[in-house]
Amino acid sequence: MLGNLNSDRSNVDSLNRDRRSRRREATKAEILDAAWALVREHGLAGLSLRDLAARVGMRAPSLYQYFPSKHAIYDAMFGQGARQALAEVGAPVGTTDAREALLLVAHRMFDFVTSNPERALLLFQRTIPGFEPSPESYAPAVELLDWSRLQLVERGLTDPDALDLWTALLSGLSNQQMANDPGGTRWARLVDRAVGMYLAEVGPPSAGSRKGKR
Amino acid sequence: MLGNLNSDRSNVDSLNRDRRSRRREATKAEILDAAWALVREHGLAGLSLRDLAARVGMRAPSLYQYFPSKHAIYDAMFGQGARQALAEVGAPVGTTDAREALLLVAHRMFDFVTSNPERALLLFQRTIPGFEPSPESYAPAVELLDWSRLQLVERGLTDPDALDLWTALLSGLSNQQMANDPGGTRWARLVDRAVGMYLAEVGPPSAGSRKGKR
DNA sequence: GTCTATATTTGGATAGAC
DNA sequence: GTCTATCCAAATATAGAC
Repeated sequence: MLGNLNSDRSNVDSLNRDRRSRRREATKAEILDAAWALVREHGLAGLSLRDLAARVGMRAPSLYQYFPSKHAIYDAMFGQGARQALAEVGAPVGTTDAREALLLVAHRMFDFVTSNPERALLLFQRTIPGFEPSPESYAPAVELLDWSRLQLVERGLTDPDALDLWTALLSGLSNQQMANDPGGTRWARLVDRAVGMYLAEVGPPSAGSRKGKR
Repeated sequence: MLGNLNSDRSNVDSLNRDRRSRRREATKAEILDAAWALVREHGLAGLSLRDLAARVGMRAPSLYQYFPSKHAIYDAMFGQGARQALAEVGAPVGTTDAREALLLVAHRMFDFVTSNPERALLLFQRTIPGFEPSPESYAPAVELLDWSRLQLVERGLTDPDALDLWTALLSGLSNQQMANDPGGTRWARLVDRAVGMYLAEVGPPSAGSRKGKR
């Protein structure tokens, strides 16, 4: 009897813990969503805990039940952004043709950056004063870079400088788009041409996956 | 007699006005120098009027004798930076060979950006909340872009997209250098190669100024 | 778990004495 | 022309009531 009672109690407690834990995670997610919205409106540096709390129907101090500091919020946002980048850009590429594969990846990356400039700023530039992402949050970003390197190598682009040239080209196109023609297509139109230019430089003279196959 | 007296007085007044005006300009220049130093240390957004005043041996309110607001200081810095860019990057190019000319300009631009990242951030990105440069401060930046276009056209690169691709390539290289290897040479080493790649794409098939001459 | 109240800091900007 | 004193606003963060 006592055993049963204790066991029942334990079960209930355990379920309650689960439920509360889930609720807590849901609230954290809601806070992060609101943070992204505010950051898009007022810029990365313009994020304030007052505004953030107000947007989720709280007062500022209550946020500290979910994140120990403002930097922790930035860190969680960085982690989210890095995982999104890995998921969206680093998704499987169903082609072995080098040109098609690079075009696909280039457009994914370009779209990822320009569709959310503040996210790209948080991930790829150092703009917030004292903020350094934690290793956990940073990990997916490293993974994406490794994945990109692998993509190039798999297409026969084994030149060690090829990846650096590739990232420079892509970041240049997307940054110019964001800074000088936000919402437009002035540099978006040049992505295909840039990939062709790149392939002519680092790729096998006659494009495609021929080099690796024959 | 009275006429002479008045004339003498006018001369003295005029000279004093000149001297004071020059002194005032010198102080403004000193303030801007200090502002650049602080911005290099603490970042663009980290500039505070208290710190700035302290560095030139003043208290914060005294700065308002020289600049009507903090934004006015940013604007003056923007103007300085833009004029420096025009002077350093847009200096005469003593060659008609397309490859050599583009290499020269590319290295000038790369060096300009990486030698003072905060300046480049102020000029080429929109990172300070409410700040928009005044038309006067902005003018040299426009002039530099026009100059760059002219350089390309003079070398036979009349493709209207050529300039956009050029700025994307250069900004990408220098941004990657700043963000991922500050002070290093990881992307600096790739400038020559990038220019070659670019010329192969937009230039006349066989480089040089041949196309324009024969 | 959320709140009020508050500590603390820091910023830009102004008034008025000297 | 520079100062002291101050205003005002906004920010992060903490203490403690409920």
